[in-house]
This record gives sequence, structure tokens and C-alpha cells, in this order.
Amino acid sequence: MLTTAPRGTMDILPAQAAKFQHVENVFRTLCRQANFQEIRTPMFEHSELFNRAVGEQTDIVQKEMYTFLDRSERSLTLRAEGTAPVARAFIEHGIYAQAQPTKYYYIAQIFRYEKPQQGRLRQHQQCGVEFFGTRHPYADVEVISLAYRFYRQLGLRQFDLLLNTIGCPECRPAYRQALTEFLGSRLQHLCPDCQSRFERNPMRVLDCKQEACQAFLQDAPTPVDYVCPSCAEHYQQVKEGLTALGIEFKENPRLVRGLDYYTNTAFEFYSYHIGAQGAIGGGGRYDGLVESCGGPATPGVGFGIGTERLIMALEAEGVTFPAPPAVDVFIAALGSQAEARALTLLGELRKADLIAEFDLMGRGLKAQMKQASRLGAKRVVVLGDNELERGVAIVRNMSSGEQTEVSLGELANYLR
RNA sequence: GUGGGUGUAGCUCAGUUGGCUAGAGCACCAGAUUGUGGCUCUGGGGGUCGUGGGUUCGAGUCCCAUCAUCCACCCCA
Repeated sequence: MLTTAPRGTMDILPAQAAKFQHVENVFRTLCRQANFQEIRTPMFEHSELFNRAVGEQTDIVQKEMYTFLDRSERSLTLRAEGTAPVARAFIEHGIYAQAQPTKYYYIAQIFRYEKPQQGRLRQHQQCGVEFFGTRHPYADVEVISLAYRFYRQLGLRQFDLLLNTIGCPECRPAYRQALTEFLGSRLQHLCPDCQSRFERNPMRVLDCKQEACQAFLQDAPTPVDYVCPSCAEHYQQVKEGLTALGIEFKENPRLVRGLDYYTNTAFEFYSYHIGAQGAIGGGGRYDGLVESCGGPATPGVGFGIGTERLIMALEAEGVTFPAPPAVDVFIAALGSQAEARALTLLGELRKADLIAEFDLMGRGLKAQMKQASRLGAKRVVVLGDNELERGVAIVRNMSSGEQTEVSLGELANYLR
């Protein structure tokens, strides 16, 4: 217990951390190009924020949040989701009063009390964006195309973009009515899960994975059939915008998102190579969110992309990550005098922007060479009493085996 | 929350119908000419066999419980 990470969490060791860094670097670069600014919100929020924003009846709020009381009996919740905290900050800092739109990106840890399995953790990371202040369908296109470019830029090829519209508060009641009537009449034929979904959130019945249910749902009404003219127009323009950018998508009228705040556009990116949890990113429009959190009515659209799942998908497709830089110079010092000189030498080399390392394990020369080799050192500086007396050092090229003598004063220059 | 699989060295695993001081490969340390890595050879260190009970003359092997982990359902990234 003491020596294992908590369930559903994992240590990201250097080899893996390098992959995260690469993914994050690409993400930051693309965000910068598209003029999204970084925002960092707290790792925990008042529980009420998630309850309200995500929806009391959602699975996240019902059973997946890390909620606790602090020492002042305030109910706090570890960030269960990326959008709500950004919306909260948007309101708290009066950003709605500035010129719109505002575009944010974040790289943040998300916490959910789930039962772990492949691609599903209790702490995971998301790269996400939130785009506030405009209902323009091209904002949706900007957001979706950013995610799309992110995947492509990293080298991901085999993934689908699923697209749907789920209407707005104007047109949803009519749809809800039709769906409820449809489902109500054949409730006894649906699986127990669907029966409970019917009570809590009828739209979620649509994407039940049970074949028997899907058979009964063949003729079920879908949101697209009921959207109002303006929602239909919005959806149409999103599709045209994506097409204009050469982004392929698959319309899926059954795609429904599990968070209450979504309106209109809903999308999901899916990889089929990483097990059952194939959703590598998802998002949509949330025009009612800011208002429901206590701010002025403000439209928004965004996505969240799971970094761990993304890396899994990349690896499944055999995408290689850039190798982390190897050690440039290893100083092999012999004896305490040389060791002392090596210490100051290291500083000089590092100042010259070289990755420099030496031995602190009291190894002999042979073992130091081995260590240097293990670290992938390109060159080794051998420094013993002989060299020290003459103010020089031997520089060995580890790939060719060639050795030359260089004066200590020239060393940094020579190695650079 | 439900179901199934798996827990032996740092890692990947072997361990015969229960039977000697629990093994291999990799990794680590040392040596093979005095101050030179990779390859090879030799030697060495390292294991509460997940944990706790039980059965037995005897348990890594069988039984129970528990914990952890993996996979799937639910749901999501």
C-alpha cells in the first residue's frame, strides 16, 4: 500500500514523460498559432460548480467526483472536468466585459472516481480549449479543426471524427417530447440500464451499446429531425466549414454527450486501436453554460483531449516520438583533485549549453566509461592527476574512439 | 457498482501429480594487464513466492478471505 500509487493513478517515468512533453509542445504550438491563450485554473473547485455546470443527474456528478470537506467544512471537488472551471474564471474575472471572443487553452489534470481499465484512470490529463463569446459556426469549426490538426500533426492517421447536433433549448423540448413518447411505448423491451436512463436522461438511451436496444431504437427520433431552423442552419455551416478545410467527418445522429451543458454541435474523436475506451477527444457547443453558472448569457464551444489515450493511440499506430537529447559530455575524473576540478568544469560546460554529467558513485575509470556509454554520452572528458598537472584533459569521442588532448581552458569551446 | 483474468528478483517469466538451502534471461556490481565503454567470459549481490488464515509430516503449488493489478460492462478523455 505504502509503495503503490493510489488506484487508477500512475507515475509517469522519464521515458513516458518525454512523450507527454512532445504532445504538449505540439499542442501549445498549435494553440499559439490559432491565438488561444493559456489559462490555469485550480485543481479543485467548489463542488457546487460541477454540480451545476455538469448536471446533477450526470454520471460524473452522481458517482465519479472526488468530493471532500476542507477544514472549514466547505465542500470542494477535484477538477472533474475542464470546461466548468474555465467558465467560472471567465465570469469571476469579468472577462465577458472585454472585447469578445476570448480563446483559452489548458493542459490540466482531471480527477474522476472510476473503476480503472485500459484507457481509463482516476487521474488523467486533458489538453483542451474553450472559445467564448461568439455563436458563429466557424468558432465550432476553429475548435474542431484545431483538434484535428493536433492529431494529424502528431502523426495520428486512423481516427474518426463523429459529428452531430443536439439542438438548443428552443428546439429540444419538442424532441424530448417525441423521444419520450417513443421510448415510453416500448420501455419494457429495453435493457435495465436504458430504463434508468429513460428516467434520468432519455437522450442517453440513444447510444446504448446493447444490440437488442439498438434494434428497438432503429426508428427512434433523433435530434437532427427536430432542430429548429437556426440550429439546422448552424449545423449546416459547421459541416460546410469543415468540408472547406478538408476535414472528414462522419455524421452520427446518435452521438449524445454525457454532460448537460452541451447545445448544438457535439463531436467526438475516436480511435479503434486502444481497447474499449476509444474516445480520444470530444466536445461541443455549450451556449447555456456561462449563464447557468451565474454569468451573463455567453455562447461557447470547446473540446477536451485525453493525453494518455492519445499517446496510446499514437503508439498503437506505430508513431515514433522524438528521442530525448542524450548527454553531450561525461567527465570521468580520477581522484579527489580531479573530481574537484570536474565540478567547476561541469559548470563551464553547462554554461556553454552542453548536457554534461559526471560520476558521484566513486567508480573507477572503466566503470565511469561504462556509465558514460550507458547515458549515451557523445564524448567523455578524462581527467586524472597526469592531465591535471599539465592543465589538459583527454577528450574521447565515444562513437569513433578517437582521443585528443585539449587544454582545460579551451575545453568548453572545443566541445561546443 | 457488476463480471472475468492475473499476482514468484528491479523487468520478462519458469517452477513438473504439494517434497532438499526457490531458478533463468535481462538489468545491477566486480574481475578477466597497471588509467578507457559497447562484444565475450567468470564471479557476486538481490526474493516477507501480494497479504492473512486454513488443510498437510511438508504449501510457491490445494482451500478461504483480503489487497493490488489487468480486461470488459456502465460511463467517459
